Amino acid sequence: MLHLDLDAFFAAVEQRDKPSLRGRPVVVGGTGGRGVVATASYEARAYGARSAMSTAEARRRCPPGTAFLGGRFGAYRRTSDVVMELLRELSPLVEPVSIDEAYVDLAAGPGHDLSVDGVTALARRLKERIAAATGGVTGSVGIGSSKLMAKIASDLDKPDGLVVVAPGTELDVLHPLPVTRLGGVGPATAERLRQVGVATVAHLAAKSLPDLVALAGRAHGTGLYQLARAEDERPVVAEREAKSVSQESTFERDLTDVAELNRLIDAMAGRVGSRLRGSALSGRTVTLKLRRYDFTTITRSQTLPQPTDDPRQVASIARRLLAEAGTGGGLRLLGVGVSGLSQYAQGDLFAGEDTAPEEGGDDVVEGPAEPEPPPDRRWWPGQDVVHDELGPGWVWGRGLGRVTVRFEGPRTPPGPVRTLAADDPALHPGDPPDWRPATMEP
DNA sequence: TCTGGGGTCCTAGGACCC
DNA sequence: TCTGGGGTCCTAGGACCC
Repeated sequence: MLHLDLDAFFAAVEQRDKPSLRGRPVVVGGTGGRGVVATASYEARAYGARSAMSTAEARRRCPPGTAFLGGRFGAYRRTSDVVMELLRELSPLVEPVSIDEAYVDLAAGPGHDLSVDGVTALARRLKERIAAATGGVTGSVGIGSSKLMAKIASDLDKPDGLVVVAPGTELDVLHPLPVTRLGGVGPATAERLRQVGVATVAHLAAKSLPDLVALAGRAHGTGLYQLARAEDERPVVAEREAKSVSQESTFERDLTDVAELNRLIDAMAGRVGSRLRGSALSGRTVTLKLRRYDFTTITRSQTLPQPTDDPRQVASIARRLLAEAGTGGGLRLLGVGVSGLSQYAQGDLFAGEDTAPEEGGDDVVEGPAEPEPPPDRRWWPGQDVVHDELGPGWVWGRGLGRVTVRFEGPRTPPGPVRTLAADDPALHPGDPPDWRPATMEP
C-alpha cells in the first residue's frame, strides 16, 4: 500500500505560479476577518502559522511581506488531477482521500516488485515524475503493509519524504508514536485517553477491548484496539458515492435580518440544486445549519417522501426551518444541505436551470442572484488577472479604490508590481496560468 | 478581528412496526 | 392489571478528517 501526501499543497501551487513568492512565507485561506488558514508554506510554518489557525493569528505571527492569499481552487484541482493520473499508472486501485492525498494499492497494479528495494525505487521514480509534471510540487510517500502503515510512513519524513515500513517491523514503528498520530484520534479522544494514562500507541495496545469500547464507543473503541496492533484490512476504494451535498457560509458580521437570511438561503439552495443536477443526484433530507453569535451550532432537518433536486423546494424547506429555529442574538453562519441521495431525480425530467419560475404561489426566488460586485470589491489577494497592456499577473492587495498587481507567471522571473485603479478598464479577471514548460505545450 | 468549508461516520432517543 | 424484543427510520449532535 502506498500513501501520497502533497507537501503544503495550496501554498506550493501558489509559489509555483508566483515566482516572487518562492522561498517566502505564504498563507492560503480565508483572508477576511473570520478566515482561517487552509495551508501555510514551510516558510510560514517557521513563524508558527498552522492549518486551521485563524488568519488573524497567522498575521500576528508572520513578518511583514508574508503573502496572505485566498484559494484558487481551479488551479489546485488541475494540478491534483495531473498527480492522480500518475498514480493511476501505478495501479487501477487509487483512492483520492482529498485534493492533495491518495492511497494506491500497489499489489493490484501490473507486476510491481513489492520487495522493500522494489517499492523504494518505485516511490523514488514516482516523486520525480510528480515534481516534473506539476512544475516542482513535491510529495511525501509512505509505503507499508496497510493503509494505516502507509499513512503513518508518509507522515514520518515531511516534506519531500520517502519511508518504507518493512513487513514485520510495523509495531516497532507504531508503538513509540503518540496516539494522536492515529487517524480518528482527535482532541476529544486524545484527552480521554490521556486521563487513563494513554499517551503512546504502546500504551493503547496495553488496554483491553472492553476498556476501549467503554472509553470511545463500540465502533471507535474496536477500531483503536485493532490499529494499536497494526491490524488494518481496510481496502482501497477507488469510487465512492456522495452521501450529501451542502453549502455553508460564515458572514463577516453576524446577521439577524430574516429577509436577508432568506435571500442567502435561496442562493445556497440554488448552488446545492445545481450541484445535485450536475451529478444527476437528488435527495430526500434537507438540512439547515446555523451557527449563532456565541458559536453554538445547531442543525434542523426534514425528510421528504420523495427525493428532490429542486432549489425552490430546498429553499422553502430551509426557510421554514430557519423560521422555526429563530435568529436570536444573530447568526454567524448559515448552511443548506441535502442528504439521503439517490441516483435519479424524480418528477419533471424536463425541468432545468433555465425553466421559467412558476407564477405566483411561491415566494422563493430561484438560484443565486448575486449582483456584479462594485469595481473595488472585484479583486481578491492571489487572484489571477490579465491587463491589456501589462499582461498576466496576480492581485497582491486592494483598497482605497486601488489594486496592486504583480505581473509575473510560473515561467517568468519575479515580475514588477503596479498599483492600478480598481476600476481600470484594462484589468480583467484571468485564468490560472499554464505551468508546464513551453516545449510541453500542444 | 478567536474559531472555514466540505465532507464522513457514529451514537442515542423516540416513533413505529411486527 | 407493572411492562418483550428486535428492527428500521428520523432527528440531532458530536467527533473527526483534509
